[in-house]
Amino acid sequence: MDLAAKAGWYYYINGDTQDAIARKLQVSRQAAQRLVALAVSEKLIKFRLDHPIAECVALTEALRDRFRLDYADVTPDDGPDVRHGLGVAAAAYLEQLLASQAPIVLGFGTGRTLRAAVEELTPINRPQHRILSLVGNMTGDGRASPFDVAVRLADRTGAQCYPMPTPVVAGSIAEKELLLTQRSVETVRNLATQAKAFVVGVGQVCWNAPIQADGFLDEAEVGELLDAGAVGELISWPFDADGAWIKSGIVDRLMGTRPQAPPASPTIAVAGGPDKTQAIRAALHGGLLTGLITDKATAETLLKGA
Amino acid sequence: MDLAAKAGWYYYINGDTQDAIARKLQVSRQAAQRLVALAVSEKLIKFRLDHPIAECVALTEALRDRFRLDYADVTPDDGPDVRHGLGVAAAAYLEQLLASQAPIVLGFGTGRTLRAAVEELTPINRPQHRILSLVGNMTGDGRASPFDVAVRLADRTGAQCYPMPTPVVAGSIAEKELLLTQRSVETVRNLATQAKAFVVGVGQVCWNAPIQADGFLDEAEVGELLDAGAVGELISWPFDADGAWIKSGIVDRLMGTRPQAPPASPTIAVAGGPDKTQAIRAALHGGLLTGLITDKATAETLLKGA
DNA sequence: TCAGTTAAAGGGCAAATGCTCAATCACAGA
DNA sequence: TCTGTGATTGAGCATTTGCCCTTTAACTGA
Repeated sequence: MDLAAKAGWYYYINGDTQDAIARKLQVSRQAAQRLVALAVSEKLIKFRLDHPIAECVALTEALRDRFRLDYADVTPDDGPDVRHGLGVAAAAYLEQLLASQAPIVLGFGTGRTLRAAVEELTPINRPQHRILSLVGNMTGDGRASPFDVAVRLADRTGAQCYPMPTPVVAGSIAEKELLLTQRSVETVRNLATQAKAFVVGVGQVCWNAPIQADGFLDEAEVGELLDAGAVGELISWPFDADGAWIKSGIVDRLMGTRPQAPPASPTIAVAGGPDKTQAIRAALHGGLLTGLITDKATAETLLKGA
Repeated sequence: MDLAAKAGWYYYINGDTQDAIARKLQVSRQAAQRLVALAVSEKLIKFRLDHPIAECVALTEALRDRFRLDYADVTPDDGPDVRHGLGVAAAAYLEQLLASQAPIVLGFGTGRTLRAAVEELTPINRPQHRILSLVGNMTGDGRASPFDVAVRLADRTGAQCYPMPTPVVAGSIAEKELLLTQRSVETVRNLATQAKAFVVGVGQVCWNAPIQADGFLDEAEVGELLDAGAVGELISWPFDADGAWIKSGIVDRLMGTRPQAPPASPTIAVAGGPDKTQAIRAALHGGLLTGLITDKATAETLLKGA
């Protein structure tokens, strides 16, 4: 034990190689290796990371484990504006994706958080990529959504943009059928199957949720979803507290393609804040996501309740 | 920097390979390696050994007995970089001092070893404490010493800092008198009498000793001290081989207050290495110290020769 | 705009490390 | 004394890590 402590000191504090330690301690190289390992496993030597990020990394790891995610990131939430912090983190992730020289297809949801992420992007020229809207970007009355992400992102990167120039939800099944015959709608829905990744928000479904306030759904429609047990939505597709897709008249009129569960392509959600916690938890439970970028407080709540 | 902290966390605390870290952080394997190295070199990640090593404990006891010390610590250090090991041990001691909730006054010397100790310190917020420079922290030509410890320590702890904004040694007695009338100099000298502890280095006095190389003394001054029998210095005050203060023209121009012998407050020296052994031995003989943090090799030499 | 300079990224390789496994050793019980 | 049991050791090998060096990107000043 004494030897192990010494070996630990030499290795971690003095910076010796295990070979050098073996010589100093007059043991074989392998024995030195075992001693160093022992010092660590017996906690004779302690590692400390003195950095505010340490806690976030721990949460990141916990999220990844608990919800079997491929990618996770937790932002330290200092400051009142959660969305800004998330935006920066999401922008960093997006930059990774966009850095690819080979042409890729990326699908995007909508929302304020994603919009913030795009605003944080450092300008980069990537005309080879294709950016898709996964959600209709018109409100019911024909206005373009101010939170459409694909157009803005394509604008900033010079990428080719494939918006979905329809409402989120068609007025009727007949209207949906009609819209589906449009060349542009067909194209974007086809391209979605080739997407390298989907970057989406998570919306809560409740009275006066953004999806209603922004005019994508009216009061009756929100009521219908709530009656069916919806707690959240992913690129407009509503799900219940277990993350199972809701069956309802509305979903038959949704213009986007439904995400697969489990996802066929990496599906990264950018979402945080107390209002969204329940929806995020449900989406995670349902295995609808492969990645999550969230803030520290939300991560803690997700892990506590789960 | 954030990334480096994350990498350090994953590598040392989570035990991931650099490959796994690269995947999690979405960077190349080499980049992950650099990040881990950076986390270590920037001291984001710290190592602490929590185990008394028998051999060193014996030396510690022997030192304490032989030189009537209140505190002693011996590091197992054996490599070329004695300073780093001493720094870790000294940092552990400092953390203990700083942990005090009650406001305390701490006096500090200068030097590379102490500086290393401060760099090893875990950030801790202690605005209630007061940190003093016991030595002028300007070189002769008005530059700030890069090895000033008080400022850096106060910076890391949020403590109130009282530097001594003068050269180590005034150009003349008249200049010293003038400087002593400065409010800041007066304050720091007064506070020194209330110090809970002094943490100091031990400097050797010889040709090209740090005290000369760093521009605190010129060649003529070093010569004068050597002629007077100086072998070492404690917060700039030179002493001979028996640890008795040197009388010389220079000492009348020193800006710091002379340490009392025996010390009125706990006076802990952090020093080691073959070059300094003679100076340390002299300081111990003269009873100038109440504590010593040194390395194994130095401790052995001190005990053998004494 | 473009050449010159500097920093960063990645390929590749040698050194360091971790791990498996067969050989050896210590020891208890017949 | 012999033998079985289990722990310990070090050889050998696969993986991981550190580092050099070339390539690439970014930036600066004319």
